[in-house]
Amino acid sequence: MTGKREQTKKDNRNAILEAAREVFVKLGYGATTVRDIIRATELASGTFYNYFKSKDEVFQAIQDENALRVRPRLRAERVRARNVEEFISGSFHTFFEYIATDRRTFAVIRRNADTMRVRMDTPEIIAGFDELRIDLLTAIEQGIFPPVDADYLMASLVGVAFEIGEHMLTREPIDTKAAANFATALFMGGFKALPHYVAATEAAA
Amino acid sequence: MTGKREQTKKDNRNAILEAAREVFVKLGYGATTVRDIIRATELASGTFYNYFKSKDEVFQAIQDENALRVRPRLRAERVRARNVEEFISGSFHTFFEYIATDRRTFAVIRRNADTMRVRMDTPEIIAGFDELRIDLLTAIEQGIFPPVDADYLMASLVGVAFEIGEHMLTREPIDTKAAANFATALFMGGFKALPHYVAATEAAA
Amino acid sequence: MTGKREQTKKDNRNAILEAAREVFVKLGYGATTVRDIIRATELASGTFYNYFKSKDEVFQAIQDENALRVRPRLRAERVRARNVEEFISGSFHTFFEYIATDRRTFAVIRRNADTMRVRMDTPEIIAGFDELRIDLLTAIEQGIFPPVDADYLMASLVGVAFEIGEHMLTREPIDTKAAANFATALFMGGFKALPHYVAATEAAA
Amino acid sequence: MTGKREQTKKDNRNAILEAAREVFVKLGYGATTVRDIIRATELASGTFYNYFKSKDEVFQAIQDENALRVRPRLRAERVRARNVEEFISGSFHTFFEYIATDRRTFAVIRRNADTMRVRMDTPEIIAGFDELRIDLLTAIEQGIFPPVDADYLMASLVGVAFEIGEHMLTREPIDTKAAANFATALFMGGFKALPHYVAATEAAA
DNA sequence: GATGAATGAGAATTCATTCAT
DNA sequence: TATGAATGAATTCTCATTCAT
Repeated sequence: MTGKREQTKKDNRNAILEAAREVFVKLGYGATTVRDIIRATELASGTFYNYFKSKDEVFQAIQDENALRVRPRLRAERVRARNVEEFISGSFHTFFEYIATDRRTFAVIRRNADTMRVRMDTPEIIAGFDELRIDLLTAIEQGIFPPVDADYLMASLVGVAFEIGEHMLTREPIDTKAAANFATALFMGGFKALPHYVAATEAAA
Repeated sequence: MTGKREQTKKDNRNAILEAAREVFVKLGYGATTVRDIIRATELASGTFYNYFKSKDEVFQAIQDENALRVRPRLRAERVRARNVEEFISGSFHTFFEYIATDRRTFAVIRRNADTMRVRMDTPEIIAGFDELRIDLLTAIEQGIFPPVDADYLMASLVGVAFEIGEHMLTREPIDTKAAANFATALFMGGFKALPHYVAATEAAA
Repeated sequence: MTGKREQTKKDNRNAILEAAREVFVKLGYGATTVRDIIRATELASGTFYNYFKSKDEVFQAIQDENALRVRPRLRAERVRARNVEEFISGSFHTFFEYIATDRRTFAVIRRNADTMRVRMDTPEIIAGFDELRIDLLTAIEQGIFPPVDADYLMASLVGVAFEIGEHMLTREPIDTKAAANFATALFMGGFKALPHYVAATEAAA
Repeated sequence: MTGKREQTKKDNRNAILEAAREVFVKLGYGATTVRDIIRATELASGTFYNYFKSKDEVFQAIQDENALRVRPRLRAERVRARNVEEFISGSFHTFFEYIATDRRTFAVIRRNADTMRVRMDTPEIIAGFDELRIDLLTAIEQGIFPPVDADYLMASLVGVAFEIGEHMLTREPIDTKAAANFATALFMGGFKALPHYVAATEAAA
């Protein structure tokens, strides 16, 4: 049973987060100032500091929220997969589905990918793909996947997901299935041709 | 016969550009200030403004230099290609070869990809990939390439090149050929599986 | 019931205005910097910008205040006038009376007459004399004044008022009546001798 | 016999002075910077300092030149005067004649009257009017002039000369005689009405 | 003597943050 | 808890002046 005060607090916090998202997209993390965020809000400057200590903290909060939204879905999709195709296809479908419904979040991620890469502390979305990497390695170990270079494959998946995702959003109407099918087909076809790989460290052993 | 003055000017300009590259990588375009660039230099603050009007102008200069370095090579490689495989393979080899020799430039591009995307005025590197896109469309028209979605293919190529490129640079020793082979194989295998595509506008007609 | 905060704001604003007046007199508008104004204050540099955007805006504010102080008095005096002598005499008495009580304001105007002339946007004091000009033309039309060149007469009145005003303030004790009597006598005597005038455009017609 | 070098030196000096006049009119003394003057020139920045130590020094030089142009004429005119009317009329005619032929100089003086007033070191033009003041006192002593307040009369003459002068230059065609006649008539008529005056110090004695 | 780049002090302005109300 | 003005450090940029060429 949340009182009025609790509600106001939530509202204010959300107002700040939303304003921050807006500004981070427009200016990028590096260039935005706390003032910019406050200005995009109806709150007083002092109020900001009742909720966050710095723009950094807001950014973290946004990332955490994002992660909470995307990662579980991707994870669930992969766990459900019975074979390579379901694994790949499911991941792409979920990812494109998600960014189509939450374009703002994707925009934040895209615009600030560099910042997220730099601060390794909370690379939540990336971490989501790290889960993918672990699942990939597991799949390779289990013989479900051919023994390809998992890092390069991961990188390829991420790169393709983000770049196609961006293009997909510029089209009208947005066709997440077509995008997922394209990406899935590329990888399903490509797998067979990939050079089999033995990690350097293992090779040295 | 360049006098001492000319030489000093060139040196200073280069010192600023190099310092800027360094700082743009460390802090990102948005967050770096002109002061940061100056501080990374042995020059006086006022000197900066003898060479550039703003950090923006330095950034443009860097991009222009970058473009001059990468694009012609990629273009030459594509022109030389006799078939799809040479086209793809040559592009990846050249690209990975380049970023291995000029890691600093690649780092600047990576770190500030968002900024470059935002400012469409001098998207030289991106423009390089646009050339690729045109070549792709031409190839599709000529029947060399299957009629796939050129934009999505382009996006995939770019995404894969950058993401694999980044991983490649973290390995020791750097093996550009392995990276290029991986990427090439992925796409050569993938092509065959890609859904054939008719652009929306054409389909409507 | 104004709270403490409101009072502080008023005080700060006044402190800045007063400091600006002081500096504008000492250095002139062109040469004074915002820093100069701040330094003449006990406030922090940033505080200035809570009240004014630039020295220009302070200058405008000062001019507006000045206008509010002088113009209504002069206007009232002229409206009250029953004949030429009262018109002239009343204006001079009021003007000299005023600058004797508000020497700071007069000093600002004197010192920055050129600036005020340049920026025609808020030439409030000058505008006050423009009212005089209109009243003069009206008086000429009505036959109260002889048909002399109203612009030159206006110019003469202004010139005499300011120049005598300045001298008057250097004397001890300040005798506003003597100054007004001198100026009034000069013009009352002079009128009769002035060449009658028909404006060029009318003459051409 | 001036050599080529001497000529260049003169040319440069004049170029700087002319540029300075231009800038002083546009920006006012206070606001103009040495850079502004140099920019209005085709010379290099360092060259400026071969001729003047500061903008102040240029300003002085301009004032000196101005004085050399106006003062002697005014003085000559007054010396020639046989009575009050010739005295007044001659001064105005000469003054208006002069500013009509050398509008640039008058513009400099007008625009920077405040600066000239402030720096009492070289108040050349004003000094010209001081000569007038001395002549006035002499004339009063000799009984040629009625014993009016010489300072106020001086002030009035100066104020009228400058204000009417400014208006005169805005008219087309410029009619210096009409202006001089107006001003002369005003004063000739006014004299008779002026209160006779005994200077405070003398009165106290 | 002319040149124009280098210099660093100084000016305009914005910023993050605090704190009295 | 919300407010928003005050603060002074930090930033951008310009200036006067010097000095090697």
